[in-house]
Amino acid sequence: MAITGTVDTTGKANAKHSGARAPRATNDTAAIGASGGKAPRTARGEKTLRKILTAALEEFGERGFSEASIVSITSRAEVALGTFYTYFDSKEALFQALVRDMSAQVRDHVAPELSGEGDGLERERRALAAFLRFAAEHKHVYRIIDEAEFVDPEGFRSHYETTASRIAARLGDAASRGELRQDESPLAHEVIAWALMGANVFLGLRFAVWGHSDADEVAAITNRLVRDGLGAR
Amino acid sequence: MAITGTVDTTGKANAKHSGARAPRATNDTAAIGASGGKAPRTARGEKTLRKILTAALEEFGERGFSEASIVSITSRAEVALGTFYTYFDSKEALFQALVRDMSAQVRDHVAPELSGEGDGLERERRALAAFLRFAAEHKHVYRIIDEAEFVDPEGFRSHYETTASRIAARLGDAASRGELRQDESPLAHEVIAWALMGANVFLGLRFAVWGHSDADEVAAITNRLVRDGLGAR
DNA sequence: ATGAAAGTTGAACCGACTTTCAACTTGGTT
DNA sequence: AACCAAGTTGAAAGTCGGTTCAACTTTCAT
Repeated sequence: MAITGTVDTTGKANAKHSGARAPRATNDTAAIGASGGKAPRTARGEKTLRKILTAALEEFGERGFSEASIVSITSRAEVALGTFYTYFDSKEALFQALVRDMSAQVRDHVAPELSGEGDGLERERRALAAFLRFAAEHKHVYRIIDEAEFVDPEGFRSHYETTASRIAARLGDAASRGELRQDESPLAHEVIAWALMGANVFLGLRFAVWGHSDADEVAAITNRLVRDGLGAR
Repeated sequence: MAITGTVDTTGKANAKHSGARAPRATNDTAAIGASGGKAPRTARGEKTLRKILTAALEEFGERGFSEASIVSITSRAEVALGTFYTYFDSKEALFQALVRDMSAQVRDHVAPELSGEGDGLERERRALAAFLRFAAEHKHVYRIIDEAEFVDPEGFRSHYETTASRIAARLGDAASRGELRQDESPLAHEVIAWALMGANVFLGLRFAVWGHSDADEVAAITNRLVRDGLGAR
């Protein structure tokens, strides 16, 4: 069951008896808690942690990192101030946990569009549309990842580097299937991946977070640009 | 004479006797001080303000807004703590002033490439290369504009909205000259402008701020993408 | 049923930072 | 030479919020 529609902390996924777990999804609450010996060991604890995470997402999303306060977060979560420190070592640690989680959320939300019908570029079009819809519905996520540049640089960098790598890999696949024109330079795929990613992020900011344009229309225009370029004839 | 190679506070530009001034550049120190009655009225004051701005650029650039402290800024500038409040109402006001200035710096640095030889897309290529070189040399500027999203949202938004508008206008011009394929939708130019801007920003982050790739090579790859697209044949 | 482990509570501590201000210095003008 | 507006100084006030902790409650395995 997802928290506030965003923090996905499916309790059962990590229950004592569960055998298999998703390969690399870190959706369980236990994994979200501070890396120290801070993971909840009880159903009650897990519920509390989940409340704190939900509250934190709202608080950081609305007020930003430095304006946000632990008092306000615990108050939103309806737990005592001290309870916070049962699960996290510091305000920063909480933020980092949230960044990791948000990064996974974005990936998981967009991933389904990347398999299925159409050539590589068509799938990128659908992925962008999905991303824009996700951004419009979860503006908090956007703000948190952006602010990670200053609060959790490691997390920020890692989010974008892995995202870019995935895009580059998909481009490589599409190219090997002959769906793309050939790129000579070894730099090319990486440069293009970062260019596409940057475009997507800014489109999300402008047309999903700040304004509300039709995701499919924006994605279509962008895809035409990516596929055919702007050059005459 | 530019401060630290970035904050351009050419004193003489605003001297009492100067007649003409650049149309819309806000390069003079007087204009940078807090809007209140805080502008320096003396050569000595102007020098002090300049020292504070230089120090602030370094401090914010290295430590980020919340880590940065007025004590540290005034100490870098070698002035007393209280002197700061002769020129700015608050830490935020200082940051805002810096954001406005950095925004102008970026524009002024890239602008020259946007006139001159070549078609519209070729000029955009040169502009991107210039931007990448500027970003590599002034990483502080990057960080400050990025952090403005949280510290000075107005300034942030205004920076990117005006930048996007300029790009869109240039696209319109190029299209009217027949250099671009025609776009039907009224949304198209704005969407494309934001996509290009986002691409440029992320390329700057990755290949100028984080890494040091050859600006011309990165710009060339990107330009090929923008001109011809990725689609096969 | 019971005891130990896990979780909860919130008052108080603590350090850090912004901002103020009244005394002092500087330098240009008359 | 003396005046005064502009600028400078730094100690201290004031605020604010993160973090700690010892007492208390709940849960759950035995």
